[in-house]
This record gives sequence, structure tokens and C-alpha cells, in this order.
Amino acid sequence: MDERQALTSFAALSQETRLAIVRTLVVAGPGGLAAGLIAERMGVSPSNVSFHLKELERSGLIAQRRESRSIVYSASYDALADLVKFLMEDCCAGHPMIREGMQRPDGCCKAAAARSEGDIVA
Amino acid sequence: MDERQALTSFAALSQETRLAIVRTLVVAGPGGLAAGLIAERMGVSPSNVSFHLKELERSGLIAQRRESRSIVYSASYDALADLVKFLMEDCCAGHPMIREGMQRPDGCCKAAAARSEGDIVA
DNA sequence: TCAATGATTCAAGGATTATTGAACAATGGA
DNA sequence: TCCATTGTTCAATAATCCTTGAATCATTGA
Repeated sequence: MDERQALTSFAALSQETRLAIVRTLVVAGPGGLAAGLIAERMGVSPSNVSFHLKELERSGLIAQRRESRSIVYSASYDALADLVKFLMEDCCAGHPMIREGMQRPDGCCKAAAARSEGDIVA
Repeated sequence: MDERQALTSFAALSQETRLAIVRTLVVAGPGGLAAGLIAERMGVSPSNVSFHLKELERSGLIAQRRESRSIVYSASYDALADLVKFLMEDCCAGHPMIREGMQRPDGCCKAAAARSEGDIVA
């Protein structure tokens, strides 16, 4: 991810409705949600949600596809991963002080290590 | 980190000069850099850099301290780590597809991420 | 105290972004 | 074909943000 795309991604996420849309679409999964459904959940007008969806698509954070009468939007997991990566590695220079704050609370690494040794993880 | 702070942090990073300042300060380390030096490196006027530094401080991503005649700015590593964390866990719901793109250099969690892939299937 | 240095604040402007409602386009069923 | 459904686009307004230069504040040394 280059800097230009990072800038537009940050801009996309800096608006309340758009951040809420992204969070909703991430949870919704690859199946995505129709524009009308998103508008309803966000409590905004169709034209307003359309404006924000277009912004998000322009940034690459979400994708759209037509499905019959509906236009279905879904999160671009790759783009989101790229953004996290950019923030951690490019922007924050892979700084130890920041990586340290990123210990995974789910015990992911411990579980992975345990599994590789054939143990059962609770 | 709450949503409100995430929004202002994203807004802060969505501007070219400010993103450059953050990157510069992260590399500069805890010692930080004086405002004048930052202005010089960014190639912008003192008043303009002051404006952006204030925005960044308001978002909590950087901190300031006076040091003799200079005002020295430094990166808030905690805030940056919190933002990465928010993006990964709150915003992206700790989604495996996104975590996967975030392998640490040692490949620690590769196995666990691969195993979790099934979670996203609706 | 005075002058010089380093930086912020303020006001004015220009530019970008957000919101609203009306008009328009695409799809699928009767 | 006609119509209802589903979304988008457009134009106008409102709100925010960015830039600039002049004025101001704080600190230090002579």
C-alpha cells in the first residue's frame, strides 16, 4: 500500500457513519449487505449512505456488486489488512514500542505453539 | 481507545503533512524534534506546521514539551499502539482474514490464523 | 530592560466535504 | 409494457478544514 492510498483510507475512516459501515460490513462477512439494509442500520437516508459508500469504495476499503435489484457492499479484507500493516510498519516504522503494545490478548501464539506440540488448548 | 478518539486519530492521519510529521517523529524517537526543525523538514511555514501539530496533539498521537526556547514534539507510542489495536480488534473485529495479513516477522501465528479461517464463512 | 529567537494565535480566504431532497436509472414481477 | 422496488446522481446549502501572513507570546542572552 502506498502513502496515497493510506491517506484516502484514513480519510474514509475518519467519518462516523463510514467507520460504522466498515465495522458492520466486517462483521457481516464476505456475503456483505445491501445498500438499503446498510442505510437502515445506520439510520441515514439512502442518498447519504450512497455518498459514503462511494467514498469507501473509492478508498478501496469496501467493494460492491450487483445482486438482482440490490447493490451489495462487502468489506475488502485485503485492503483492511494492508492498512493495518501500513500503520504498523510504514507509518510506525515497525517501532518496537508500538509492536509491544500489540501483544495479542487471545493467546494466539501460545495456542499455536501448543498445537504444534500436539497439546490440547482450553 | 474509544470510537471518538479513533475518529480524530484517523482524521489526523488523513492529511499529507500530518502523516509525514508522525512518521518523522516515530523515527526520531522519544527525544522528539523542535517545531522549527519539523517545519524545515516538511518544507512548510512555521504557522502551518503549528496548525498541524496542534491537530495531532489534539488527537493524542503526539505530545509536546517546552525545552528552553523550543517546543519539542514527540510521538505518543502508546496512542499509536492503541490505534493499531483499535483498527485490528474493534474496527476489524479481530477478523482472521485481516489478522492473517499481519503475521509477525517470525511467523508465530501462521498456523493459528490458518485454522481460524473457517470463522468467516457465513 | 532590550533585542533576538522560536513558536503560537488570529482573521480572512479558498478548498474540500457532508447533508438534503428531488430527479433519474436499473431491475424484476404482474 | 407498466409499475414498484432499489439505488444512484445532481444541485444547492451548510459545515469543516487548510493555507497564508501579520500580530502576538515566551524565553534567553547581552
